[in-house]
Amino acid sequence: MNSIKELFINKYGLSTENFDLFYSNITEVSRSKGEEIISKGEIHHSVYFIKKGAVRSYYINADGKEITYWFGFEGDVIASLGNFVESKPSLETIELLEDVVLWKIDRSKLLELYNTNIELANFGRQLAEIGLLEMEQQILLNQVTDAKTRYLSLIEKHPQILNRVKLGQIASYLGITQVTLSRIRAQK
Amino acid sequence: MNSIKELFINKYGLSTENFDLFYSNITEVSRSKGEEIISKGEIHHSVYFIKKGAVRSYYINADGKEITYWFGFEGDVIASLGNFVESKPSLETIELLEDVVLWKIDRSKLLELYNTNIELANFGRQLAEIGLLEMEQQILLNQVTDAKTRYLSLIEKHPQILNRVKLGQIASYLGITQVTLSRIRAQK
DNA sequence: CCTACAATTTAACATATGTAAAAAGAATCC
DNA sequence: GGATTCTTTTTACATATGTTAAATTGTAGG
Repeated sequence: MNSIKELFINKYGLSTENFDLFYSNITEVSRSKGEEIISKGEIHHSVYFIKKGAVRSYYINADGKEITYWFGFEGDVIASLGNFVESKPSLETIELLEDVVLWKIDRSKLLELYNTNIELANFGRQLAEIGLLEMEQQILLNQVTDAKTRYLSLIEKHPQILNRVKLGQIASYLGITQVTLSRIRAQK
Repeated sequence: MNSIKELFINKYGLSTENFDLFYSNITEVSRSKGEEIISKGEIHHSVYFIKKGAVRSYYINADGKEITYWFGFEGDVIASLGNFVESKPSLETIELLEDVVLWKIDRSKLLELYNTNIELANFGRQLAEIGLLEMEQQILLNQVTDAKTRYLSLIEKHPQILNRVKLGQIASYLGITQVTLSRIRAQK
């Protein structure tokens, strides 16, 4: 049926029963390439799971340039963390790189589930902990390795990324200019 | 009594009753400056909370250099995430920068509490979510701002850090050499 | 197939950062 | 308090990256 369902059940140890409870609060929505699912400066009341498609999260720096700092693909969670954790307006914008299918759930409904169902509370905990581990690895990677290595490891992790994401966005994700990325690509 | 206790109760909404349950599984331990609390390549079975003192987490890169990528102070959690989340040997070493007092709890005991007490499960969830938010902000900061701005924001966030941490470690945390950090410090 | 526009690469130059080594400044120990 | 060791700054030079602009390549629409 659904690869996210399997993911949730196998990776986070959800029982079928509690997956069904979770899923009964989900609305499946389709959105088109180019739309913004979360916008800077706003408060959002939903959390999303990517069923199909690719997204990016970007921040606008002091010079007005868009800095991409996250790519999301199938199975990933989309939320404005500042929104979700501290109820503050979003600093980031999340833009759809392709047509996507999302699972949408109300933030308040999700919190209600967390507070009433211990298995779902631990599902949410593991979701956050796995996110932590991934972010830590990204911080480490950014600090330990140079842009060329990070570029190679990015395309190794997401072989399709070159077809799905523009090089300028990849360059800002790597913390370099597009010119430097071109030089790296020309090397080997 | 204890500032961490207040932190746990106020920030994470723990009831006194469940804080006591949590605390009854804590062992308070003192360790000396220079010791390693978590060592690269090993499996660790404990999670720690810093009651007093400062620590750093570092990784050894391909050239054998220590790259500091996290500083921990009072109230922070110490765990090898790879250990905790995926039961893999630790990639990082966590070293004590000062004499510290820690709250120590067994990983298996903590998981047992999470799986039997819904309030503690949500405490753990929030612990991870707040960590996520902090890591996201660090990733953003690293990507959006230059080393000078990051240095200034680091000493603004932790005014005591210059007295507690060596400049070479701060430089590696900022992703620059100590020479460049000296140049930055000489500027203004 | 041609045109117009968007994305990517290349070039030339200025600037910032790294490297290695020396100098200066602090801290520690007897 | 003097010598030793560790930490930080400074210097000189090589290299890598940023900036701006032009050239090239790729893509979509008629």
